[in-house]
Amino acid sequence: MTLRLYNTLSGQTDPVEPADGDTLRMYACGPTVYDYGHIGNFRTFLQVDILRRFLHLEGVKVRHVMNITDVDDKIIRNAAAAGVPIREYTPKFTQAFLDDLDSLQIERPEVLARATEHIAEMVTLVERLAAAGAAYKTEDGSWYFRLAAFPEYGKLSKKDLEGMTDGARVDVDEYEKDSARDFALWKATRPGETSWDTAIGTGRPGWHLECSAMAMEFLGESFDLHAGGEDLMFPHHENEIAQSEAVTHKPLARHWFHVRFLLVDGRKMSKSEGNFYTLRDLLLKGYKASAIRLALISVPYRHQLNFTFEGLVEATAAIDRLRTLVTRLQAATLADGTTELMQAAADKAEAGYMAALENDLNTAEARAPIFDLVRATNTALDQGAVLAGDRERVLAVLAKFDAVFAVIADHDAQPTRAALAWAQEQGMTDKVAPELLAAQGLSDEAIEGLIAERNTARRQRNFKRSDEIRDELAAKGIVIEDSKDGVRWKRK
RNA sequence: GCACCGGUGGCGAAGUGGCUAACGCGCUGGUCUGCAAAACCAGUAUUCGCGGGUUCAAUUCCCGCCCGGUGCUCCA
Repeated sequence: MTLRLYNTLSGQTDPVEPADGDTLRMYACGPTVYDYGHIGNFRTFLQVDILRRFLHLEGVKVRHVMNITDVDDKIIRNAAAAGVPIREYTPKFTQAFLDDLDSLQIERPEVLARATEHIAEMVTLVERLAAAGAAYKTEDGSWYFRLAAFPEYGKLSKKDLEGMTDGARVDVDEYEKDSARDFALWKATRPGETSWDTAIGTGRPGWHLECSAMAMEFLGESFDLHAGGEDLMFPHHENEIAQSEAVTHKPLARHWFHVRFLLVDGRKMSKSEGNFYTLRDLLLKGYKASAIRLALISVPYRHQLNFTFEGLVEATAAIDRLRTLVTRLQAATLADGTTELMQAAADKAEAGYMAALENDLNTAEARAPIFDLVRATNTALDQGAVLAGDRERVLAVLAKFDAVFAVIADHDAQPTRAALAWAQEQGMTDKVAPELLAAQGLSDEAIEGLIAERNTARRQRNFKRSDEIRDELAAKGIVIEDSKDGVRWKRK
């Protein structure tokens, strides 16, 4: 069995396999580092993470390249507003992006390519395009791509350029382009603006050029898969194809993977709507990184995802259910051996899970058999019908689930702590949920101490005192569960 | 305006031309518990936006309509 994914280019679901039979080469458009990433950005990066993690689970090696756009109009504007050169402005946001990836358990790509470190390759590409008659320079020193030189333009987004006449909403007034739809490869800069002196003149690269040049530099002229958000399909990816294929005459990527948009409360996220959230905003409201991850990956990539706070609460509860079972299994005292019932339940769950992901990464469908197994295991544990070999088998299936979903293993403390430290540094502790501050002030040792005191009180049947302690901890977001195997506690 | 996607229980969300329409959350009742929590059991859509058509049979295919979203411009 191999993974089958919807391919925007072919318009159908195609098998995804490395062309060289060994390593899948993929390029994913990364962030423009002009601000903190918002959850819409991370939905895309998370879905790409699901893809690469599932490929790994199936034993496929991956060479994943992601660009960091550290020069563009917005960066120049924001840096100017902050009164610093862009090379001093972008590192902070690049680091914030990488930290956010870690918080969400998103695996780092094999290659992170910063645009400003690959100007030479971009210049070479413009020269090759010019030699092929597909690029021209205008009087102000900018370079444009000549769409007329690439008749296949529009094959990815299935746009019919015949129907798109020059003019109307296209910015014809801009410069002396041959055709209004020709797009910028290289932008001439005004004095004082960030620029590079190169063989094709002084200026800076256009955004589309950057991805083409770096993708081919690291992955070759033709590679397996190109990923990005749906909004990038046109014009960004279409332009990448044009810029690359006009000189190589080979398909840039065989497979195009597009992640659909995230909506917030049914609308597009935007600052003016007041429904705009960064990862840090949510962490500071007290939501766990794992819950944010699960909420953003549980809807398959091909569907729009409607993000809500109810969804985060749901994800939190679902993760608790998974984690509680793992804890319960690990703590249980079990006799050796296996049972037919549990082994069959585990086999069925694993098969259903893998089949769902192989089918176009259907994460929603993949969850179902896992939760079926959770219920079956809990039921069997209640009846004392689980043996040690069953435990190993169930934990192995859950590990396979977590190899892709990455929400059971608990890494939630660090992102929350880091977000709090960041909020303090930025002087925005007023944005932090009060329970979060209270819980953070309570060390594990202090909690264990109170639980020990409560246990003593319970043994003496002093339930008034034991309930007092439980209430006190609950007010600080600490939940206590009494079980036959002892007292469990967790931070809510 | 043109194009594309979607409308499934209280919420989120799968899925299929015919099997009891997954799964998660929530809610109600029960078991367990000193009480809770966790866990389990039962209940919670006679029905899949509306109208028509094809078919022995449609939530699933076709047509029309209504509603929501997205793209066509910087954007994950």
